[in-house]
Amino acid sequence: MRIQNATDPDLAAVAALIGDPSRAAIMVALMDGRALPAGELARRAGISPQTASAHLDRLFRGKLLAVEVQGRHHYFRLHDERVARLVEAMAAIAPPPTVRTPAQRDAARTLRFARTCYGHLAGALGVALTGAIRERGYLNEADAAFVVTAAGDRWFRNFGIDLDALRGQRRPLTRRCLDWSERRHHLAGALGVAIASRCFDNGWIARVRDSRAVRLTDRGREAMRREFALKIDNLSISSPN
Amino acid sequence: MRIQNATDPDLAAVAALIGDPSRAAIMVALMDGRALPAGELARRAGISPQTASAHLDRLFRGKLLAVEVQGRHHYFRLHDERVARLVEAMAAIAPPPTVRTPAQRDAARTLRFARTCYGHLAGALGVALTGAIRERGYLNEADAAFVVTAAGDRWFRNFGIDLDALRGQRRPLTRRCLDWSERRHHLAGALGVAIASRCFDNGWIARVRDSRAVRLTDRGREAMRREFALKIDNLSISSPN
DNA sequence: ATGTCATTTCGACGCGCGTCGAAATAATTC
DNA sequence: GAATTATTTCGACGCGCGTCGAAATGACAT
Repeated sequence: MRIQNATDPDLAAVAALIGDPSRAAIMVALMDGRALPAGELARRAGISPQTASAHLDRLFRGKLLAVEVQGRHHYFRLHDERVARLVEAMAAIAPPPTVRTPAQRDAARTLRFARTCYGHLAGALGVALTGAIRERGYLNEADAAFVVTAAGDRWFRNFGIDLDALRGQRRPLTRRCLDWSERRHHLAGALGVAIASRCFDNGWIARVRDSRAVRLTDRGREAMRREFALKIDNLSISSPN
Repeated sequence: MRIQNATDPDLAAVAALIGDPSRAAIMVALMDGRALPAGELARRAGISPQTASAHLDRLFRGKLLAVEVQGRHHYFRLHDERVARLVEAMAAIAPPPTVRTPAQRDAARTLRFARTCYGHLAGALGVALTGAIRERGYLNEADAAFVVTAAGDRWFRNFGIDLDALRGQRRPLTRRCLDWSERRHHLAGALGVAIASRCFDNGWIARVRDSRAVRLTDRGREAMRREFALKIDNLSISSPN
């Protein structure tokens, strides 16, 4: 059928935008919430700048991306949190990556270990950290949400997070995000972003260049053991239970 | 690019399935969680049975749909709750329906007023009912989730809902679902489905044939006023505040 | 058995769209 | 002003895929 039924939202319009492999690669590259210039996105998607330009224009007009022009650079990012959630939901049921080369295997491992997802920590480290925080009684999982406990309230403040400021934001303090590589939930929302920020500030984690992946620094490894009883060896994590 | 990067899930594979208007129409028709036969889905999507057959096969192999064969009928439904959430997330940012004919306008109104969404109530009625339940102190919105209060615990039991049985299920007791027509959250999850069921059983609401839409019966209108202080006139709802 | 109904398979058509080369525009640098 | 870099516009190519007609398969009824 050509014309849509006109009683329901036009799902196909949105889905078709992400349904092209090149555009999907662009969305994935922006999944961590940062803004990237058009040329960089072309490189990541493995297409020419002209082709990327056309794709970015369509994604922008479809309201999936926002653009910020700085001189001759055009920085694109996911339009809003609803788009991020759509990408999350899609990643949760999409076919897992199929490794082809040894280099890809390493890259995939690094990405599964730790990465950022719309500003918060994801991957094995994100899930483990969420688990450790829950184990220590700072966070409860009630129904389909994470709730900060009284003990958590004190601990997060001591960790340098201003919970009151976070609660004042429009976005929720906590959110569950389904981790596509671990197939379990990790902590997202304003608190998740604040925790990731503190980890960056403390020098516990650092971005891997040209990637959404994050690596644990030596100081970070030590901190994870000290603060959360997480023993991390290379890319494998073991917790006490 | 032809080959995917192989470090990330294959978003395009999933998105391309929903990216075709006919397949999107099929997904929308199944959005309420019921199972429909192939022929009916062809009719709803406005395509021939052969074409629908090909589409349904692709959606099935892509794990977006599940199929149940009963004699010569093939009943299709959304594969699981993750798919339902993907469709929800997509509907929340998809272009709203554009009305073309007077008949479509009526159908759109009916659908916006009340419908089922993976088993629970959605539309203006779903949002209003959720609001009323919160107003009466049976439900709290904490962080990004709904929590049943002690008063709610009593009231839901009195309403004929076995909360303990619902808590034992794998799916969450409560869930927020973003209503695409109201652009606000309504109550979903096991409790949301149970409430809708009670409303059907009580004869308060009834399905509109050949549609996901739901209409309020006379008894239902009376009950909404009596139980929830919701004054409903034709398709417009007014609450005390 | 025969006819009907639901669904699938096969084959062929046609168009939409992702692709890149070439060139234009625009901002930055020297 | 000239050279470099980032991005866009235009044009043309080619292939993937959604479409339906025709026919086959399979289940049910009488």
